[in-house]
Amino acid sequence: MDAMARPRTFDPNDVLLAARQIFWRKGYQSTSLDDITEATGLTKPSLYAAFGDKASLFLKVLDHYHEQLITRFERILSEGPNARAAIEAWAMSLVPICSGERGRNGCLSINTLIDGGLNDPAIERSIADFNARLESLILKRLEADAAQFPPDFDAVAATRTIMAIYVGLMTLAKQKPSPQQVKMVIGQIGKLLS
Amino acid sequence: MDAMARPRTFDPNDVLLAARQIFWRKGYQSTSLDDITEATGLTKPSLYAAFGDKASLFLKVLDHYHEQLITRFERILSEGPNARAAIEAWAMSLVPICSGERGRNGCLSINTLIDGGLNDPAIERSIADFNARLESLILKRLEADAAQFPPDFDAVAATRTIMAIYVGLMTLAKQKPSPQQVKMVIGQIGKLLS
DNA sequence: CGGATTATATACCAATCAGTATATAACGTC
DNA sequence: GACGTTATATACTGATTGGTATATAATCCG
Repeated sequence: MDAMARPRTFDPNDVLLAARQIFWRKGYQSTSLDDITEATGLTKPSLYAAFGDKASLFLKVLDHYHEQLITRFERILSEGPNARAAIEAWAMSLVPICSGERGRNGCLSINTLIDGGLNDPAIERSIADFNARLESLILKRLEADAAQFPPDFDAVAATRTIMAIYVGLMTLAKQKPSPQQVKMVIGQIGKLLS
Repeated sequence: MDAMARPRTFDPNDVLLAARQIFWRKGYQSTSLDDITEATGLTKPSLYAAFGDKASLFLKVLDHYHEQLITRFERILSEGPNARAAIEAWAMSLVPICSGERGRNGCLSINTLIDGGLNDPAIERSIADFNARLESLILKRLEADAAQFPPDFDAVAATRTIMAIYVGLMTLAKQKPSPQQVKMVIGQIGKLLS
């Protein structure tokens, strides 16, 4: 084997998490590389060597975020006695992140979708994939319990409406609604499932 | 009277509309003053003399946008034989702007709400006011026709859910859904009104 | 311990940004 | 037509941006 090199002094996972917080709070455009070096403790050359340029780093942060979120959603949506309970539990799990002070940053994925300055196709694809996966999770759960719904129940329409409510809640989170206000909306989802 | 000065060669309304298009497409952060001077034909000193700095100009653009939107919404929501029909007509009027190519830019107000780089209190207040006015329009229309709903109907919860769907549709518009997909969601609003 | 290799640190660069200083042009009034 | 006033045009500034060139430090293998 050839001579070994100096090892890196940071955990890439930690760096992605620290960068995520900055991007999440300030948005892609308003986050400077200096913000990131300050938050992560890395210098710019180290950042570039490990993660590429700013857009490439951001894509890694975003994919990392999507993976964590979809894993959690998949678990919650697979549990529970039936589709109605699972979807209700999933929606209720959103309350802490889309109300109060923690709601202030919204959802990194939706924030990125809306950012007019970003039109990187890879980023758009990452978000579209995430949305499609979440939508599929909900729809599959509804279809698995189809026997519990009337024969004219439109699972696709209900799923897409739930997606719209989800995105709406995550967006309105910026206005820091109270947990009760969010729960009020989530309580209405039941009306869609009949 | 004192001596009169050189008159301005532009219509402030036209400038606000031209600036709106740029801010709408690129977002506040990614829109440079050079973009605006190019789109409006004005030079930077003229812009500053007429509208103040970039943030001040943007606030004028945003207020102008809100005023146009709320006027249109108020008209549509006041028409129709009953609350259900009025809200359905209002929601259907959103289809062209949150589907297809025209949906790509989303809603200027929501885009601004989500923009992490903007934390101007005046801007946040403008958006919060607009949302409150829209919510009030929907709620008042529902309450005016209260007799048509069952006694346990929760008009506030329905209104907030419609708001979430509205914001969700305007946000998902960036992914250019088909008009049919949007109509499918709008069709589900009826389930909330019973 | 010496040398190959890769990470880190410092300093820097060209480009772009919002905003402005200075000069000039167009008006109405007298 | 000269004057006062305000709009426009040109050119510029200091600050910040993303990204990099160069130098140095830390590791493992032989």
